[in-house]
Amino acid sequence: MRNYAIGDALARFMRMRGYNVLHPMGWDAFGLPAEQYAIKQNVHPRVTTEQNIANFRRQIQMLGLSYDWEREIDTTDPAYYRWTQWIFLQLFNSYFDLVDKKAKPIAHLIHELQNENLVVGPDGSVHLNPTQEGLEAIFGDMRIERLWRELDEAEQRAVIDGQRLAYMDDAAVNWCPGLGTVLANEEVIDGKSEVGGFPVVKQPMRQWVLRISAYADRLADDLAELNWPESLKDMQRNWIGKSVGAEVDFDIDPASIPPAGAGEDDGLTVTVYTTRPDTLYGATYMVLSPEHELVLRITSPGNRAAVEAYRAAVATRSERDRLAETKDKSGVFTGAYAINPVNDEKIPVWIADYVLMGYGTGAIMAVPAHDQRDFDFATKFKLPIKAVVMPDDGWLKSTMSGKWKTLEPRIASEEMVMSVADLNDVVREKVEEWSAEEQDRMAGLAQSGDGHLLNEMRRAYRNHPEAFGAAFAGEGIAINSLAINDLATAEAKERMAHVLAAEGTGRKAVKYKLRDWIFSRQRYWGEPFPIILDASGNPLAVPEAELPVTLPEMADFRPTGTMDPPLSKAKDWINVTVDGKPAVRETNTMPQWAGSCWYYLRFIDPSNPNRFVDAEKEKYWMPVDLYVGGAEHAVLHLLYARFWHKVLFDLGHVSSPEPFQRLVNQGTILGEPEYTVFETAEKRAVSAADVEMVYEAASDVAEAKMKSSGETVFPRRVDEADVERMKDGWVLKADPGIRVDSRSYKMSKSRGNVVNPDQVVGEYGADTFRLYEMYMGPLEAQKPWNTRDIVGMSRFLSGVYRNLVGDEEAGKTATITDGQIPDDLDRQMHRTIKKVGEDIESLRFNTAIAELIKLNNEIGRMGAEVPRALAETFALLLAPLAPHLAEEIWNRLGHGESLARAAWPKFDAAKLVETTLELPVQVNGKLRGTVSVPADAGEEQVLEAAVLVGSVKPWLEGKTLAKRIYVPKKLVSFVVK
RNA sequence: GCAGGAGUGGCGGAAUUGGCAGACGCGCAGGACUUAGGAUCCUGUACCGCAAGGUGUAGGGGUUCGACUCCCCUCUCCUGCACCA
Repeated sequence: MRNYAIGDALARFMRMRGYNVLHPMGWDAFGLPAEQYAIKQNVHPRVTTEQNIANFRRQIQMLGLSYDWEREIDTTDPAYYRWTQWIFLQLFNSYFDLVDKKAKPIAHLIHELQNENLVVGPDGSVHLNPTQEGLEAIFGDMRIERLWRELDEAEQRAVIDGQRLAYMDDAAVNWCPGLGTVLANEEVIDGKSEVGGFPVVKQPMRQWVLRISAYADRLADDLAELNWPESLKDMQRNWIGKSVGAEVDFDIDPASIPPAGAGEDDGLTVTVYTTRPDTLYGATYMVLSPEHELVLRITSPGNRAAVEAYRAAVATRSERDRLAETKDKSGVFTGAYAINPVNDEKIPVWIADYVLMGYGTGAIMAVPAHDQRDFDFATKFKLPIKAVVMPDDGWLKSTMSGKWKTLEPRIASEEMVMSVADLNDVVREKVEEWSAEEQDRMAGLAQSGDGHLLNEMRRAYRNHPEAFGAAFAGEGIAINSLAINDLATAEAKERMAHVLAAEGTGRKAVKYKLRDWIFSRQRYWGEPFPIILDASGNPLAVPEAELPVTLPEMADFRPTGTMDPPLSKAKDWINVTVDGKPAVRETNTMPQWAGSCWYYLRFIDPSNPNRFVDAEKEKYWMPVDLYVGGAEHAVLHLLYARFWHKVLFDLGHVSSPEPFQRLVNQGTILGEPEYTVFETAEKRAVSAADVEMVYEAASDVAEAKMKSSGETVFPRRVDEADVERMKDGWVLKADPGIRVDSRSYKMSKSRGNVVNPDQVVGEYGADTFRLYEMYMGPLEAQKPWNTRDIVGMSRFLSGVYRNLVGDEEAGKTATITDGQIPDDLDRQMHRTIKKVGEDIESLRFNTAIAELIKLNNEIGRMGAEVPRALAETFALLLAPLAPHLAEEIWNRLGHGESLARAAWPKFDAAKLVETTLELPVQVNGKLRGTVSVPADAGEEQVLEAAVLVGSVKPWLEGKTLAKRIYVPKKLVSFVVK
């Protein structure tokens, strides 16, 4: 509710300033939350959706929000989703041109293929025709690409369908049995569904997918120009996850793998992706993801059983279990060896679940000395660790110092002895014989930066990086790396890229974490796809003229319990005829986010039957000047909407490359603060200082345990009256030794701390409610609700009413005069006009309200008569924040017209100037008094007056005046000795 | 673990080119009006101290005539990401 109050206040303010304001409201009502609710209520989602919209609309109107209801839209209305489907067809009918880096119509792609500017690769990918590039001489004989005319119809079709921005794919998807649908990566948090928290498993399935990854670069780069919170931009950049590195080809040693079978190739190559090609010489083993396609082919007979068992174990483990075990590495050796292209070293090939199939190439070169994960793995499986980057001195010192300090002499590792042997010139003792004091002494020595010892440490690192107990992942100077020795990391990367390119064994590569957007949902309550599948399962677009494809009415809309969508039961709806041949409709529906990807455009022109938005109107209003929304949409709605918008922009349907110019996050409102005491099973209270929350692996369940004993303790809520504040925390009044936990929790039904706006508005009125929400503090911050505080705003408003209208209970009417505003009050009024205007503009509503309260208090002090000019100005200033009361005052002042369109008051800069200044006077930085001087007094005049101030004088007597400082119109400061 | 944000009275918060810390609201205390007050008005309210004065913006150090504000270290809380090679 808070964001609505904010948006409305700003909208009203801007209208009074003379702007055209588009301030609409709409309902994004398709999708899982709405459908889950309907299933729970056992009512058709259409019905529950309408009920919820009606209730929401009632609450919003109750608050007096100045929405333009003629622009109201509903994403579940066929007149709306007709255009959602239309935009889907735009995606379906376009592809991403890699040269121009933008979407273009698919017809253009076909044209380019027919003209043989483009050719088709063996995997169906599309490339520039090398013969057009004058490379025929080189590639002519061994051309692996094919020309368009060399493909049969089915192949042509597959190539085109594979290039669309909306395409069908068989990839492994996030199947959520609890919801009976597939989810997008963005909808899965910690291996569970964002909606409902159900487990999610990976499952191959044929799905509609949107090629958002093609836009990864532009989605990341264009963030720079947007006026959004940095944290939100970071979240999007992080999600897009761009990384620059290199791909390196490792040949598999043919002698180490089973001989090739029929139709199999002997010369196998595994390509790995790395961001640190400069560490290639330090690769001591290779790891493939367990799902990697070559795993079974390269596994030797002796290792087969172990490999298969491991693969099976990984496959059955849920995403969540896998995440829970990031500390403890697991994996098995395949028996195969790969050949490092830079030094022809043979390194063992392992499989391990810490390498994910979904990122990079699903295979890594492990450099244990310079990657902590590889280091952990190598340590566990006793694989070699080779240093190829020399760390900075600080790292060497603190790592070695830390290592020595925490050493337990009896179980000191072999490596440690070796490293000490290396440092022998300095350290003669054996590690085993060190006492605790000696450990401390050695740790201090390591930290001291002794030049000789430092040299020894460098030597030790070069030969025994494992002895330092941790990987060095930072940048440094390349060592033990023939081609790039002595180069700093950045240069070493460059140099290595050249070496690899020259050898043909590697190339620069850019990778993204962002995956394509899985767009099908096996649910009922969503937009049907405007797609028909022919007898071979090929997708055909429903002609634009036939849109919308309406959602069939179904009594049983529940998930089927299988992977078949509910729509598969609507037989009449499914079966259609195309060109006299039978075909079926796509039975998946679009996800929750589809409708909200473009609603801001429809608001501009909500009932246009001919276009999704009129082009002229779109140009006039877009982009959105201010978007007030929560950060929870950072990688969902806000990323998806930007993606759709960019596609529409590329295809020339909208005029701006970004939809939302300025965006602010409003903080959520938490429940009332709660106090919690922890007790043992025997109801003995323990201090919260001794309690920590322990999160069980693979679950969200937190248990409170005592730090000292490990005993489980239980929280119990205590009343505010039973606690008091001590110096460093809240304690029980009855037993001040017991600290209690004090915090506010998210509002939730289960916790029972939800505030019902209806009740608050019923008791205090809409204006008070709005004011309270805005007065709580900066809008970005999360704030606890505190019912006790509301009365302050209520008192303020009744004070305003008493001052400007009268006290009806006491039978007094305020007297409005035509007289002059007294000087003091006039100055205060102009100051308030200035401050309120500036504050609202920069969305600081809390301080704007504080300023109005001050002015009202002054008016109250003045007495019974209020000059009309002052009363009118006050009503206008109050109007954006508390519109109902402001309107009534305006009306009582004799205005027939609403003040919603009245002009915002202007302040007179001349009135702000003070004639006398009260300046603070400091002596040696301490405040000793104030001096009153005329505003136009010169420096010397002010300083002379300041010296004579009664409270200042004693501090100057008998001292030497060393310095006199006058900061104009701010303060006076004397330095004495 | 990594990244970002924050830490100011009993509570929500104000003050940022470095210049009177605690605006404004709540709460609390005292008083006025009142049959009554959970209405309204007035006064007070960071802490120690009778006072003079001293101390105070998470803790420690630094720069400065002067630091909530700038620099270094530490702690706590929030938010996001998390085996991303």
